[in-house]
Amino acid sequence: MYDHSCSNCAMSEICLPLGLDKADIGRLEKIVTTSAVRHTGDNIVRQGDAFQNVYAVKSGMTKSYRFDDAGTEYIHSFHLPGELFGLDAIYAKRYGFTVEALDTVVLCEMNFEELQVLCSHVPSLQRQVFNLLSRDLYNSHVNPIEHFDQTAEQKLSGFLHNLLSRFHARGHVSMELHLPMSRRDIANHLGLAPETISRLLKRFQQQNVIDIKNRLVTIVDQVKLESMVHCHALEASITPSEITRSVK
Amino acid sequence: MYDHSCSNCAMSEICLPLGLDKADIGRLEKIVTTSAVRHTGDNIVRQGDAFQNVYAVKSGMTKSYRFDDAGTEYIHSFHLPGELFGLDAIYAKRYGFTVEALDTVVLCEMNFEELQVLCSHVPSLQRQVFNLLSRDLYNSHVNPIEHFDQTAEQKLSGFLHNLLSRFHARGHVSMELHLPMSRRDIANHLGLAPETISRLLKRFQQQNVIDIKNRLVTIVDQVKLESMVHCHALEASITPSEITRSVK
DNA sequence: CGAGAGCTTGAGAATTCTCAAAGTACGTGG
DNA sequence: CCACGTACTTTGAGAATTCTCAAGCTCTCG
Repeated sequence: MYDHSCSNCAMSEICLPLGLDKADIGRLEKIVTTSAVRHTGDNIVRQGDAFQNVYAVKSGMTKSYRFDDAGTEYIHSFHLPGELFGLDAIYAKRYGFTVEALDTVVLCEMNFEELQVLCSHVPSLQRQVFNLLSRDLYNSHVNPIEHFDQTAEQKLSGFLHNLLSRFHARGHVSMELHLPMSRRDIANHLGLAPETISRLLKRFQQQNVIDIKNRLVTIVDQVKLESMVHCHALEASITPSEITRSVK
Repeated sequence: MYDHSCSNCAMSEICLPLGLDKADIGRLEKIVTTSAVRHTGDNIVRQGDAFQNVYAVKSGMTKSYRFDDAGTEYIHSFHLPGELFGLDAIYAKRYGFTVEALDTVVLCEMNFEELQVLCSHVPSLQRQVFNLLSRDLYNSHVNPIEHFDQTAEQKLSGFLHNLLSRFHARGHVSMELHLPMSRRDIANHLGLAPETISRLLKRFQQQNVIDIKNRLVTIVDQVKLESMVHCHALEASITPSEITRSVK
């Protein structure tokens, strides 16, 4: 399963990693509630609820989704250990997404109003919150781009590559990805049909890029996976349709 | 063309609309350079340049785009009068996108470092910057969703509807949209082929939803346009393929 | 007025979707 | 501990949308 070692660190290190002095860290820790545990299917926040807290995932995984005016569901993102959610609700004062635990999740919870007051007394904390907001903004500007790429192959390979990068960025080294969400969730998130996800995962396995055991995906050939994200690199090699044919 | 009336307001009203007292507004105005004018094709910032300023568009329109590692171009957004750009570069310390003037553009320019210092002395300004960051984050989480919707019709109708809303939000009342960008730009932005944009615009016109005169689009039936964004509403009416057939 | 970029239109090709059905995994209750 | 039901996943075949390529047209700007 997951590496739960980070549940031993001070939550301030997870939530707001920064060189604050001890007094400031103490003040910060006062406004942080640690060790909120949620289980599969639990809602952490709900779309439309009044905004109050910002959250960091300490272990486990969550998904955030919303229903638009026409009642269509959109799965916007999955949150991994070390990642924050809720910052997009500061302005609207309501959560725009329901965030649900996909497995057993440990959270750290911060009251944003108190955080904001603390920021106005601690300039380096203010800077850090600006940075966190900007980082999220940068990521949603640059990464969603992957999902436009074009082909379903690029979307799914980009998705797997992105998840692996994020795990590795948090110090994990394994090539195993446990995906607690359903194929339907992945499909919705990428704007594809669930059947397409099934077929692609199968093909990736046949191409020796990944290994699938239900919801456990092992990255076998990271280089090949990366080359699939930017399709140009595949020109000289076998095309998807050729693979399909040779398999038949 | 555009309504240039807002170039007469204090730039602080455009950039950071908020109830600051006069002294604070004076300090804010000191860090704002007004009336930077750029012309069609000029780059305002370039992808990879060191981050320094945050910008607000006072009149005209800009597009922001980036090239990924494989050299593929992605047009991320178009900025309308009253809108900000550059906030996503705070964390990375470099601009992630090149921002280019699509016509004659008047800008207001703020040094972010100075803004940040001022924020730590003026709590209400700090709040305002948090709000602006969060608003952008919310918009990129909620709106890009439109682009996943599914059909090309939904993407393009969503794009037109979104532009119209943003113009109206800034006090414009006209149903005319001057689109200074090329069909290719729109296509790239929506992840479609330029030919598809042509064909769809033509069909929208035949359905009496819009009127096209080169790059000037007039929204004829806003209600019908909105219903196209959420495709379900069209079930009872004519389907796209029926239209195409009847036209032939 | 002419050149070039941008736009439109057509026809065929390719990817992805939809619908349908069979297979598999997991949790509950006997 | 096993059986069953439900939800999830996989697989297949045909349908639909969108893309690609190609050619002609139009607008703009020098």
